[in-house]
Amino acid sequence: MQTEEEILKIKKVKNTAVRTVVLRHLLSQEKAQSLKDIENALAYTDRSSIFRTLKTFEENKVIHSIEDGSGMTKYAVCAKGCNCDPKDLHHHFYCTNCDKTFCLFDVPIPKIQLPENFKLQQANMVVKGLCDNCNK
Amino acid sequence: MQTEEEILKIKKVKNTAVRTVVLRHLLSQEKAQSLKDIENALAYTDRSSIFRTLKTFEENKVIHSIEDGSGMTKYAVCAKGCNCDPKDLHHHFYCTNCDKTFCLFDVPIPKIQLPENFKLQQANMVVKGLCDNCNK
DNA sequence: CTTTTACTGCAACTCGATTGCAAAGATTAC
DNA sequence: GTAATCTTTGCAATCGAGTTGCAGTAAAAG
Repeated sequence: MQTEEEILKIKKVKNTAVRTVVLRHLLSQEKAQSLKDIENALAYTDRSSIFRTLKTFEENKVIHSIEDGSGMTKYAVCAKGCNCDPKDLHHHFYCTNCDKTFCLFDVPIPKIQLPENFKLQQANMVVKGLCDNCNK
Repeated sequence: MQTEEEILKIKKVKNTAVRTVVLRHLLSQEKAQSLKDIENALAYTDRSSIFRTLKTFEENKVIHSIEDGSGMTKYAVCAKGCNCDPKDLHHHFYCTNCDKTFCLFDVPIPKIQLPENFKLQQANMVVKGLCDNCNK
């Protein structure tokens, strides 16, 4: 496991206090985190600082963003070797009743054939419906 | 081609002035429309009336909503026989540079195998990147 | 015709995301 | 080492899509 400092060094992002705690929090969580999640976890760090930190991380491929159907963009640390390609990701299921998000590891990511000269940056499938608990 | 009145009758939605013009506008457009698009097109109809009309239409399967990566929910009239199933839909490509959305008719919708007792309501894949014009 | 229910328009509000600005901190030039 | 410059941070304010409360109007039911 790499430390926050090592990751930032590799990704050529200057280390600062805010960046360290944001990255540490993301690393410590199993699930992708929204800006609000991070804000709540880091009570003494300003929202806009976290926001700008996330943008910086994303630009430098320290993290990638996910739209999981909840309406809030979520962020997760890129795995080693992650190119933020669709193949590196998985889909999400959002329960419209209880607002929980589930990771769908079993649904294959389709091959995406884009028109000529289009460049793929990210792909994201959100499936919505009712989870087992709400589907009664 | 069905008239607005016929569609509303079939879907058992009471016909009103606002509903007619909103549906007429949606039918007249090639691309899915956002609330804002509709608001701009119908200068004298209130935003919240359009909003509630869209909700009513969606509940009664007159239209379905689409998340195309632009950040705004878009709406399109259901085709005849549309069950709003994933198979009835297509994916979208959102250009992060020029903010245009393209329909991806050629990308197959994957079979979605949900966990036991989960109920699918909608599925939506958004692909982001650069369109041919911006990828230079 | 009267009562009840549904629809509409306006204004206000929510909430996530984003920005302007000034202060603080870090880096570079001299 | 100190001044000038650039970057990061915190605060407050703003944006914009979506949503709601409320009162007036229109339509349906009795």
